[in-house]
Amino acid sequence: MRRTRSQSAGDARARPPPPSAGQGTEAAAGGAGRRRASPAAKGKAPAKVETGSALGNARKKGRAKAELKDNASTESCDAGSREKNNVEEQTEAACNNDAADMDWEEGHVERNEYSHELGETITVEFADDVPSSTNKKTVRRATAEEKELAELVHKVHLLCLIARGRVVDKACNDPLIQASILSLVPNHLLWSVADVPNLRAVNLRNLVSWFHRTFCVTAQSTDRGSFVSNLAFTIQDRVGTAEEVCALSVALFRALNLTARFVTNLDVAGLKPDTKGMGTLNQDASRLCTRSLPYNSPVAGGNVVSSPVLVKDNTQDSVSMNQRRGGLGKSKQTSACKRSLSKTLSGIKVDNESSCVSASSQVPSTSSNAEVPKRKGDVEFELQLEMALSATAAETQNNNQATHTSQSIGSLQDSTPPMKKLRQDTEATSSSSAVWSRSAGAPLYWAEVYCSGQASTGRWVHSDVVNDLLDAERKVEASSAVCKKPLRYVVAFAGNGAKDVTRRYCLQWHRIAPGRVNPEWWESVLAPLKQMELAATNNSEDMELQTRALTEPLPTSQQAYKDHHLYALEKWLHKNQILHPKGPVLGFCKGHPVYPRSCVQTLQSRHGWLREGLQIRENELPAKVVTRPKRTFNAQSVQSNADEDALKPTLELYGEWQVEPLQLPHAVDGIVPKNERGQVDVWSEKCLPPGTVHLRLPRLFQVAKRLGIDYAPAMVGFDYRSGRCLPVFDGIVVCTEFKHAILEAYAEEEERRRAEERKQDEAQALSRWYQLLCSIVTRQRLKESYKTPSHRLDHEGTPRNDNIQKNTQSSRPSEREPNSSKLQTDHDHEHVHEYPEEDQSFDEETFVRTKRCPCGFSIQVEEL
DNA sequence: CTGTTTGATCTGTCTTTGCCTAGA
DNA sequence: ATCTAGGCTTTGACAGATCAAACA
Repeated sequence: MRRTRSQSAGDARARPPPPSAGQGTEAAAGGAGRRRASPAAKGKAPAKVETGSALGNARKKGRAKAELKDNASTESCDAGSREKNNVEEQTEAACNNDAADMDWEEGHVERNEYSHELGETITVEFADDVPSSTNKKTVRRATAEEKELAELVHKVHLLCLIARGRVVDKACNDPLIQASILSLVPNHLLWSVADVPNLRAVNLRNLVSWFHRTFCVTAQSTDRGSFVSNLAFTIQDRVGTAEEVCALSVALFRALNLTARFVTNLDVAGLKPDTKGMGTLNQDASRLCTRSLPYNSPVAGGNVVSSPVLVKDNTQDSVSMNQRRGGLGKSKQTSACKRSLSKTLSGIKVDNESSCVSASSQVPSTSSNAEVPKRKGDVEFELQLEMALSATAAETQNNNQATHTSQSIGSLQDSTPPMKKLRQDTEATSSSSAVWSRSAGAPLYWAEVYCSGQASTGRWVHSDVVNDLLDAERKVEASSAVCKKPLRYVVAFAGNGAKDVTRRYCLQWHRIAPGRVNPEWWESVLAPLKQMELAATNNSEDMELQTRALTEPLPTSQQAYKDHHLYALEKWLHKNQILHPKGPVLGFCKGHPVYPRSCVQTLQSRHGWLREGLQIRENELPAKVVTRPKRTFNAQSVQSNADEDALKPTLELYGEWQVEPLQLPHAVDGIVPKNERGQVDVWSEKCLPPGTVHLRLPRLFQVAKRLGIDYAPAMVGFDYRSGRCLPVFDGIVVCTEFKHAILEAYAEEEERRRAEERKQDEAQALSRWYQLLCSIVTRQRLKESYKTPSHRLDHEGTPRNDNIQKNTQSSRPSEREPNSSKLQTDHDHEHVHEYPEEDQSFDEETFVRTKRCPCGFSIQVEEL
């Protein structure tokens, strides 16, 4: 009966309550909204009803009233099934994914007395909301292990990307590549950059534009064996990835004797684990789509609108990405591609036509529709265009053809150079704050050229041939933000070395800081590379970068001041922090004064400073007093509520300016100063009383005791086991003058102890050898006794005491094989003395060897 | 669209000085 | 009888971090 009831309850928990359970139905109706679940309801449903002994152990998180009606249970279950189907329709995906690892909450049955007899009413009431799609959506948070893993992946990825950058940098130094790219450049473009000592950014303008017009950027990468080979093919085809085209620009600059670096925004895996699961897929899919959109989309903004550089779709890449991420995006994208193909093709036509029209109109105005903010329809159009291109590329799978297409489009657009040049020049030189189009993709690769004629002492000039941008470092951050690829690590490569130049491109450091790895690790990784980079460029911009780091503008949002590296708001100070001195005020944010971060001091308790070997100076008042959580007293002691506030324990905190080096009593006359427990608290070596030494050796106190030397056990900390706080002792503290004596005695004692141990070991070994030999003798004796012809074994007279047993199954061969010829002479049979190897088996666990005679007889021998 | 507030939930930190029993 | 080593047991409160949703 109990079993039956348990099953009913199980059914009830596996599906929403039946319609008869009014409360539950109401909850079902009300729980489907997208509103945040109430604290009581959130995560509490479905409730699990347990019976029998499990009831006692049920956790009391969920509450379920169980009144079970036996004759109604079938109906209830059917109704429940129907309702379950409804719910399943709504939350099919979630259910499918979560069914296996559903986190059932266990409830307890309030009504304990319920006999399960026929006719008794059994109703299940759920006090909680019914599972809905909203409630089932559990917010899974990353565990510490996942965080650690994500950090490791992040670090490894960083190292790989740095290695990649060095490969690219090395290829840029290849003489053949440099010569090849140089040979392509028209002579008249070289004049402007001939004067290297007085080079200015504007001198690079034409070169960058020419580069931008000449090379087509594709998202598709073809591996030709090595990066240098890739570059060679890029030169030949005039088509390459952004990385390759950018690398070629670096090679060209270097061929022209300019100091140039290959710069990349490392597109590294996140530092924090992604707990959104499928959300990532969508994000990435969208990112993938927008990234590979053509640059010359009609809605593309700013200075990229007329770019002849066509980004071809990376179909293979997309597919493989989608496959990796579960294939959902793939199927979705494919069907969408088919749907929109015809529309898109016409779109391309229109697009090209419009480009031509706009080009032929030759209006060098910047007030074109490119500046109009993107609308939803525009975004949709972009996506459709992208999908159509994907589909086309997938069908043809012909790189040459694609190249040809892109080139023809490129040449088509290249037919209007005067207009474009004019526009580009206008836009590049103007500091227009045009909104970066997401369709242009995040800038990931560019070059930096050192312009000696720029500024007073020269400076590095941003030069992006992919997007035809020059000296536009401020746009990088904005465009990266638009493309959801925020700057995190901008690294410049030169001379086989590397340098972090993120500061040059990042105005809002506090935004990217949380996504960057621990600075110490990063510095240590880059330290050797930085020197190589410095040697190659002979130029240190550290001052400039530091200046940028220290002159970050005040953020406008209060949130940004949380753990900001330069500024602080009093409201975001931690419990153990204080402003000291409280000033100067650098500005205001929403009425709150902004202080320099350097004014924020971290306070510690008296004990906290003690651990660092410091003590509070006399007459110092606590800088801050905070309430301290205290262990709950027993119920009787908390009777007077009036005194509660007065009794509330507090913690007095002191600042670094209030402490001084620890002054402990000196050891006098060989006596170690001890605390009231007769021990020395060794929080660190700084906490040792002067004139004493901490010896961390086991069993040392015995030696000290034997020698009559005063000592104190060294308490090094606490261990929490079995809910109790236990002191942990490690070694002893003795006066320094006894150190050598006690160590020598300890060495002697240890030697003596080891000798004793050795002696015991030898004795034990001897004993074991004796046992072994005895067993061998016994074995031999047994063997001899069975060897003698007079000692025959018959099937009835097995000498069990000698560990030899008859195999009962094979001991009656007459039953098994009555016609066996061998058995006819059974009574005359003498079992072979040397059992054939193939008829022996050995059980390694029991050390029992089983030997079988061809007649079927077997003996078991325990081997020692 | 961005920033702020609020609330929920999870994680990490802080707390800080046995008891009993077998065997020597 | 006394001493010693080792096994047993397995906190809990709170601040801060983080996230989502609502709202301005």
